[in-house]
Amino acid sequence: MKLEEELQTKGFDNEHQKAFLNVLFTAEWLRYRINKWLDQYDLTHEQYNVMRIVRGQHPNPVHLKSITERMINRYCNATRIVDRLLEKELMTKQTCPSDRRALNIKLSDKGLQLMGDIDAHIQSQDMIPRVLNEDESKVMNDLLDRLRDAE
Amino acid sequence: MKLEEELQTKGFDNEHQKAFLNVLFTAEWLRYRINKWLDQYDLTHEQYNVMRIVRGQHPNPVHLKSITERMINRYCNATRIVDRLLEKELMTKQTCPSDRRALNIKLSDKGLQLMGDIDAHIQSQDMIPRVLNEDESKVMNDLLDRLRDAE
DNA sequence: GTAAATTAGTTGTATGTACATATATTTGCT
DNA sequence: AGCAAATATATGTACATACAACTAATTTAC
Repeated sequence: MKLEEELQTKGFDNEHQKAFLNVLFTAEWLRYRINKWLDQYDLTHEQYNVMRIVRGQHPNPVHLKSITERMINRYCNATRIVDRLLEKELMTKQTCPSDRRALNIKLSDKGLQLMGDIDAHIQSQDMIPRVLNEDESKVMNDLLDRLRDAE
Repeated sequence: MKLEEELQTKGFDNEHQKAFLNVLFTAEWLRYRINKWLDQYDLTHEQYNVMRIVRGQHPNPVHLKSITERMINRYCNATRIVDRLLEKELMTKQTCPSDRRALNIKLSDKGLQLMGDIDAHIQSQDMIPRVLNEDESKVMNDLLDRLRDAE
């Protein structure tokens, strides 16, 4: 559906103005869908994102610092998101022996298995349906990458 | 900058997978910029968005219900966002005489003037720089509109 | 004409976002 | 060695997001 209909507005002054509202709106739409899908695993999209970052280095530990650097939102509070994953025993934390300020974060066996389950499920049933083909996705990626080059 | 560099990952399996992370990431980037810009007016982007919706009907009042329907995020709590705008005296509220369940929301003189100031400022100094031209913006809008057609 | 269903809005709780400030540890300088 | 600056993380507060449960007013259905 066109954004004008979604937001019940009468139209936009120009495509540029529409584009940035469209990115915000589409992201909310996506985020909502992803959260809904992840509900069955009792994870939020940021928690899942952190799990993926940590698994990326498995079996090596990751410092909290580098989790922050790879998150979608840089102003998030990695401490608190990791806290919730620790409570669910999906991760383990340990003070880094070579730098006692830093924290070594790793997936627990439970966390590793959960990620495996999710992988299998995602492949059999796309979390985000493929309405755009690879070429179209590429065009969109290039435009989004450029949009962020402002300044 | 390409998303791979921003997130310090080694690449994505395909453009489709990259595309949805890209929309989420770009939206956070945009939202952050907009919030930063609006800081000078002591508004958040959702507060500004509600102000715009209410001004759209000025001088007619708007029901809280229709504010919710036009917001970027449908699960937001319009009550609380409007509450903050009422505290700042940028809006007025009144029980609707013809349906006492509903609330009539209007901009106050102060609110109207603030929006005027912001308009003037936005035109002289783009809140979001124009890196994409109108044709490119249109391509992106069409792709985003289609992306949301999933299901 | 009244009970049941619907609608509009409010309130509460958990999580996330944005940012300022605090604490502990390490590094660099002299 | 001694101390200032830098770094990694934690904590506190305000606002936003997600959703469930609640109150009050209005429609509808009989």
